[in-house]
This record gives sequence, structure tokens and C-alpha cells, in this order.
Amino acid sequence: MKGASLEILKHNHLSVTESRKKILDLFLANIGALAHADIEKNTGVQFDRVTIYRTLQTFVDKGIIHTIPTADNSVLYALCKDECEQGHHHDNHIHFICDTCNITICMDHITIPVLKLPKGFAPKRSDVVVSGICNRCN
Amino acid sequence: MKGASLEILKHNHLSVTESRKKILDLFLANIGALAHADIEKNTGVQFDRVTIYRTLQTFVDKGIIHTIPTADNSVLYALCKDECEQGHHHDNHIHFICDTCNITICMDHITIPVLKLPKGFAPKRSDVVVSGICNRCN
DNA sequence: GTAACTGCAAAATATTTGCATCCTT
DNA sequence: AAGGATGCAAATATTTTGCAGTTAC
Repeated sequence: MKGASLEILKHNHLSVTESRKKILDLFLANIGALAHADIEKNTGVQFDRVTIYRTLQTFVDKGIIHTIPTADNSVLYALCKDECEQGHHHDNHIHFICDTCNITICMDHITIPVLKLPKGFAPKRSDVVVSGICNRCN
Repeated sequence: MKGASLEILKHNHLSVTESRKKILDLFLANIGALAHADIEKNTGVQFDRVTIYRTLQTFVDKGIIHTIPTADNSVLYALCKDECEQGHHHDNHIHFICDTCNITICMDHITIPVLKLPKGFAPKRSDVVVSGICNRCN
């Protein structure tokens, strides 16, 4: 996967900078989702808080990562899978949050069943957040 | 529904105060979920920010209201239905957020289908956030 | 060389805590 | 009367904005 971050950046017409590469690498190296704080601590190099905010926003705008809604309203980001890139956002996501190790996994491959909503409601997008025990803690 | 807020407070062994009654009334009067800001603006009487924070926290602790996970990570609260009171929290919720009028509705009565998770994952609780157009905007 | 990105400073916003006072029971 | 709730002040935390200097292309 060497150079994957570089590819992704080029692919999205973003100029390749230290911070973007490092932050993207962090996502690529992790199975789970990352919080702002995780990024701040783990990039090795210390980037400015503001740079991290802006970089994350840029990635979200480009559809490289997405935010995850959490019950405790902490802000989490995860890589979008290929189908999501280029702004053609994959509209349904399942996220699993482990109560034990706290890892957050984006399960893009699982299909969300169609929900029966009351008359008049037109659903566009669904986010499912499941919490419990993950495979590694089980 | 006169006095409903009073009943709920007594039922949860909370002392009955102005702010608690007013804030609870607000929830009872609304179909949708409320953000901190909504409460600050709509109680008629102006309560201290801090009081609102503390009151909401108390209500969450008692299981009177619950937080709603949102994609944009704004903090929303909604009334729990009866089954949720007394800390016996109803573990599955569907929330519908209207892209047009922004109302957030807690659809307690809709059952969340069981999801097929990969081996080893033990789900405990699911939150579903559906966005689209609500019945009134449609 | 130009446009875009970064870091720093500072503003704006959101949330938490301590404490004295007031209200509910 | 006693314990808990509120309001105020202030500490902390989070996010945004402006701008000058630097970097990518």
C-alpha cells in the first residue's frame, strides 16, 4: 500500500503536502475511525490544530473521509471506501463501536435493510451506529 | 396533558423547579428533538446556560430524554417514550431528520431489522439516523 | 510565479467547575 | 432546617477566522 495516500490525493486534485499525506496515512493504517485528538497525537510530526481541522474538512468535502454520528456526540472520521470517492457518496453506512476497546469500524459492505417508515416520509440516507463487542474483544 | 411534566418529575424523584418544568414542557410540546440552542431561545423565561446544561444532563441520567447521534455532530435531545423511563432504556432508536425543515423525529415504534454482522461481533444497541424529507414537507 | 497550504494569533463558541445564594421538600 | 438547584464568574475546551509567510505545481 505504499504510496496509496499519494494516489488518493492526486486522484482528488489535491496538492500533495506533508500534513495531508501523514494524516491520510494514519487513516490508511487504521482499521477504525479517528477522532481529532487521535490525529493530533499520532502523526509523529506535530501539525497545527488548525491545519488538522482544515485538512479533515477538505477530506470530507472531497469524499475521502466521512464523519460518524456517535451517541456521545464525539466527532469521529473514517475513510470512505472506493465507491464514496469523488463526491459520489455512498449513502448508507453501518458503523460498529466496540464498548470494550472503543474501536469504531465502518462496515461499508453490509447492506442496511430497507426500513418501513410512516406514510409521507421519503428517506434519502441512513446511518446506522451499532455498539457492542467487536470480534477482537469477543 | 396538563401537569404531565410534573408527573414525570415526581415519578423520577426530582424536585420540581421552574426550569425543569419549563424545559420538560418544551419537550412535551414538540414532536421533534431539541438542541441546546432551541431550549435557550424558547423557554420564555431565560434560564442560565449552565442550568440548561445541568437540567439536560439530569434528564438524560434519569432516562427522561436521550441524545441523538447526528451526522454533523450537533447535539440533539429527544423525549424517551415510556418504555425508556426509569433507566430501563429502550436500546434501539430510529431518528428521522428532515433535510428541508430540519425537524428531528424519534420513531420509537419502528423496529430496527436485525443486521447481519460479521462473525465475532456482538451487537448490543443500534441507533439509526435516517435523513430525507418528512411527511409535512413532502 | 501564482495559487494554494500552513502556522500563529486571536476571536468566537461551547462546555465544565466552584461557590454563594435561593428554593423545594 | 437540610439538601439540592440555580445563577454568576471564571476556567477549559473546541472550532473558526484573518493574515503573513511558505510550499506545491
